[in-house]
Amino acid sequence: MERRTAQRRAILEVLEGGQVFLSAQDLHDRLRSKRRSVGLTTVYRNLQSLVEQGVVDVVRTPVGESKYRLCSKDFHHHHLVCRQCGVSVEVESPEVEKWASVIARDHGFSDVTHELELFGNCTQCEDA
Amino acid sequence: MERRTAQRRAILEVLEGGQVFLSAQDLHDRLRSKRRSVGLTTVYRNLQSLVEQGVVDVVRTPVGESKYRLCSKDFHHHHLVCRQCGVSVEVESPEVEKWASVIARDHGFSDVTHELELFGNCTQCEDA
DNA sequence: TTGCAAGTGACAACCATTTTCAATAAGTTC
DNA sequence: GAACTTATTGAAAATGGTTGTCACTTGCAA
Repeated sequence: MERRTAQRRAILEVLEGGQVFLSAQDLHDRLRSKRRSVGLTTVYRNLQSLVEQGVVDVVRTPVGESKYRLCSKDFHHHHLVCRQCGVSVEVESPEVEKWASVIARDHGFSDVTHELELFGNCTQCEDA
Repeated sequence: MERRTAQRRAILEVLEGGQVFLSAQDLHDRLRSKRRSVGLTTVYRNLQSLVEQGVVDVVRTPVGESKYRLCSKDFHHHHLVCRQCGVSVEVESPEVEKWASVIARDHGFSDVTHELELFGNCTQCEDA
């Protein structure tokens, strides 16, 4: 059963702040600086369940850490993420989806999924 | 300077075996079972330098581990990888590349790269 | 108010990868 | 070949993100 706890609320509150990808650690830090400290373990657990519920998106950065943000689109999409600050845009691409399924069929692979993320520097960070 | 060592040769020999993505650990195991044991650290170091040389491709699986294989194409491409056995096909997609650069420009992001991998089950594994 | 399962969090455990550093060996140079 | 320089190796320890453990707390239904 899903209970409404203070921690979960605090976490969601931070996530609602903006369309920025944050690592679990980032989130933990922000919570502490807002005097709403939540255990790191709890942060991880809640993020995980939010991901399962489809409320939060994850990307694995090239460095290998997971970053999270609320997702506004409830259908399949990808992200263009700023390498520096984490700001992101949700993007979609019917042509990529189509291409992927054709490739899958051509090679006889079944149950094919794909991971696609774009990384770059946003105008803000580029200027700085 | 690049020296030709027995270890490096042994590693390449295993990689030349097929178009299968192997983790550093997999490689280490295969070497040991062939009685050509190479330290795990050395495996990592060689894989890393092979990647830098563009001789080997890497994919990060959804689970978060890196897998390696020799690449035959020397230009930008992606992979369709079997989740079970690691067999893979190198694929390319001009349309995806084009799409990515348009998205990048539209949002004012610079120096945009993308990560795209397809995961599925190959016919072999599907039948088994 | 009570009971109890869901949730929390400090800490330990994991696990892939990297660093450290002393020992080894490739490829000169004499 | 012998001596030498320096890249390379590898065992062990360190790192760092993430997950497991378990006693304690708390939401909430009865």
